[in-house]
Amino acid sequence: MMRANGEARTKGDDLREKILATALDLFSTHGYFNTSIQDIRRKADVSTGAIYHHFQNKEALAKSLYESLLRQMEDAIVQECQQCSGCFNQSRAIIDRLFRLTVEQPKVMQFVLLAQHREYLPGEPPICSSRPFQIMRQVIEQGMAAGEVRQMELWVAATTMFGGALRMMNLYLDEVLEYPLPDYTDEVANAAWRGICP
Amino acid sequence: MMRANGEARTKGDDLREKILATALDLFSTHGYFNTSIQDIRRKADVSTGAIYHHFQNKEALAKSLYESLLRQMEDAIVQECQQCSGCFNQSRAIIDRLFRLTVEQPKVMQFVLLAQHREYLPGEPPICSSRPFQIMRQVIEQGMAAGEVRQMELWVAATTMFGGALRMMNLYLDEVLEYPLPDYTDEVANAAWRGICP
DNA sequence: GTCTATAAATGGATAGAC
DNA sequence: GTCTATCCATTTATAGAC
Repeated sequence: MMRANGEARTKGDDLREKILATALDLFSTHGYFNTSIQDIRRKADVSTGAIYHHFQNKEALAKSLYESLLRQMEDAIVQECQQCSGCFNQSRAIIDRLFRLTVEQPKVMQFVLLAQHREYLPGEPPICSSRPFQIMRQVIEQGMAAGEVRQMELWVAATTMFGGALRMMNLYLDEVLEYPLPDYTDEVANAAWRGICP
Repeated sequence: MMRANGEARTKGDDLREKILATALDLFSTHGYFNTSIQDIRRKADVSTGAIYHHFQNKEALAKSLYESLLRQMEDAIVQECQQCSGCFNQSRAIIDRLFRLTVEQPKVMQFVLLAQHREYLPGEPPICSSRPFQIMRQVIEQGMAAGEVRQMELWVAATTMFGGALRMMNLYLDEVLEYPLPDYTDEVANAAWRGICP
C-alpha cells in the first residue's frame, strides 16, 4: 500500500483491474442484482478469495467501480471544456464527448448513467449531484453570467441544454436510433442552444 | 373470471389491488430486488398464498403492475392531447400533465420512468418504445408535417422537446429542485419549443 | 495473496388444510 | 380463495490450507 505512483503494477493490481472490468461487464448487461459473486468469479477466472481480498464485499466492489468511472467521466468532460471557450462551444464539446464515450464504452455509460445506484449503494448521492453534472451546470451558469445565455432558472437552462442529449444517449443504448450517435451531435447541440440563447 | 364490466368488485379484487399497491410502494422506494415476497406479504397484511393465487410469481406481479401503470399514463396523455390543438399546445399539455402526475404520484413515476425494468422483466421492450413515448413522438411528427416544427431529424426534435422536461422530473424525484415542479412548466415548455420551432 | 470448501441466511415458490 | 408451514435453491461471506 506504500507504492509510489508510476511504480510497476503488481500482479495483485492486475487481478483487481480484471475483477473490476468483469464486474462492469456483468453489472451493465445483467444488472447488479442479477450478477452474483459466483458469476464474476467464473467469468474473470479468479477465486472467491481473490475477490474478497481486494474488496470488502459486493457493495464495496460496486462502489469502487462506480466512483472510478465517475472520475473518469469527470476528467473527460473537464479536459474537453478547457479546450473551448464560450458557453455554446463548451456545451457542444461536452455533448460531443459524451456521445463518443457512449459509442466507445457503452457499458460504462450504461452503468454510470442508467443504473439505479441508490438501490444497492445506500447513502450514495443521486447522480445529478455528481461532479460531471455539476460541471455541466457550471458551464451554463457562467454562460448566463456572461450574457451568452438568457436569464432563466438555472436548472431549467441546464436541463434544456443537456436533457435532449442525455435522452439521445438513452435511445442509443436502447438501440432504437437509425444512425450512429455522433451523427446527431450538431443537430442536438444547435437545437438545445436555441432554447437558451438570448 | 366471467364478471362483466361494472359488476361489484369482489373481495378477491380488493386483495389483488392491495397487493399491487403495496408492491408499487415497495418497488419504487427500495427497488424490485430489495423487495421480497415476504416484505409485500407483511406490509399488505396478506398471506403468501394470496399473492401466489393472484399472480403466477414475483415477476408476473411486477409485469402486471408495470403494464397497468403504463396504460394509466397513456390514458392521461391522450386525454390531455385531445383537449388541445397545435403542436406547441399539445406538447405543453403533455409536460404539464407529466409534471402534475410526478407530484401527485411520485411513486408511480419513479417506478415507470426510472426503474430498469429489463433487469427483471426479460423480453420487455425499452420504455422509449412504450405507448406514452410513441404518442409524444407522434405529436412532434404531426407538428413537423404541419410546418409548426422545422424540418429536422424526428428523434432529435422529440428529445429536444421532451428531454428537458424528463430530466426535470428526474431532478424532482431526486429532491434537488427548489420550487414545486409545476412552477417550472411554462419555462421548460417555452425553452424546449424555441429549440424546434421554425 | 490466492485458493477450496463450507457456513449461515435468505429468497422464491409449493403443498395441502380450511 | 385464503391460510400456514415448509422445501429447496441460491447467495453472500468466512475459515483455514497453501
